Amino acid sequence: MVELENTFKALGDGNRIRILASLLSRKELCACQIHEWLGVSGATASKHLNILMRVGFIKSRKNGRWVFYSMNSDHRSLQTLVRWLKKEVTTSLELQKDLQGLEKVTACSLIELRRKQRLKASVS
Amino acid sequence: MVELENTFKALGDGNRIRILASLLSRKELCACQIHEWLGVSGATASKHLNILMRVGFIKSRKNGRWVFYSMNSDHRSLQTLVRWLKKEVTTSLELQKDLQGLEKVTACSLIELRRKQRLKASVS
DNA sequence: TTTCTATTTAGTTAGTTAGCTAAATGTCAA
DNA sequence: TTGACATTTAGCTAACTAACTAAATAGAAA
Repeated sequence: MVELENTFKALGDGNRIRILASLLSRKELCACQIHEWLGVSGATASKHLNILMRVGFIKSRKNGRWVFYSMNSDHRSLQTLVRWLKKEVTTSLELQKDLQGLEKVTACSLIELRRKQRLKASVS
Repeated sequence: MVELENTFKALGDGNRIRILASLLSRKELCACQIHEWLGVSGATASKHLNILMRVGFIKSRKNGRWVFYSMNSDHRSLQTLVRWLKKEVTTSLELQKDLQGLEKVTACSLIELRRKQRLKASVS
């Protein structure tokens, strides 16, 4: 029951729904891309990603310093829920418009993106 | 998106999951039965029931002073989610054991139940 | 080996929420 | 009409949580 509760709790946050929406529309995204697109700090994005990983919605892989996240299709009992969510995301004009922001985030290389983020962070 | 978020938030509480489990196993229950079975105050049960009603999971009908709650099958987009939840509830030994407590709560009349609740409240 | 870098973890804070008691509201019975 | 009663709403409080900054961790480059 705690597992069930935590599954729904994980989904009960707008930014975590957005993360899943982004990973349902792109095969894989880097932590820095997700944090950029979400518009929150890297630390906050990391926390959200961890919650979604612990519940089993997403998985990650490392490539050197880079961490990539994607949907986890291994957790069988969640797939119906994920399919339902995907349908809701697909039919939401608001979320579809939100996802357009991913174009810009994924248009440059990760190195370039991080360079811009570090620059922006030093200004504030 | 706020609607989606609120739907999951509504489910992100153990007692609200339990309420839905009880209404998935019994056609209809009275507010006082739910509050008795949940083991929380009437005020708290009422708040939880209101959240579930606002999101569309359940509906209510009044019979004099008595208020009865049941699953709401009118909200089409929630039905897949409810079916998934029902499956999770059915396969959870913990929740099935929890639901056994409904036998005792529904064994006596509503009037008898309320008489006992008022007696218990006056002792504390 | 040292420095740089991407990410995660720790700690803090303001906002949110589940629990309770008391009061309010609506319905019934005398 | 008044009093009893079932339920809901209001108000309070302790616990929880999303946001941030700073520190820690891990990996790469010089």
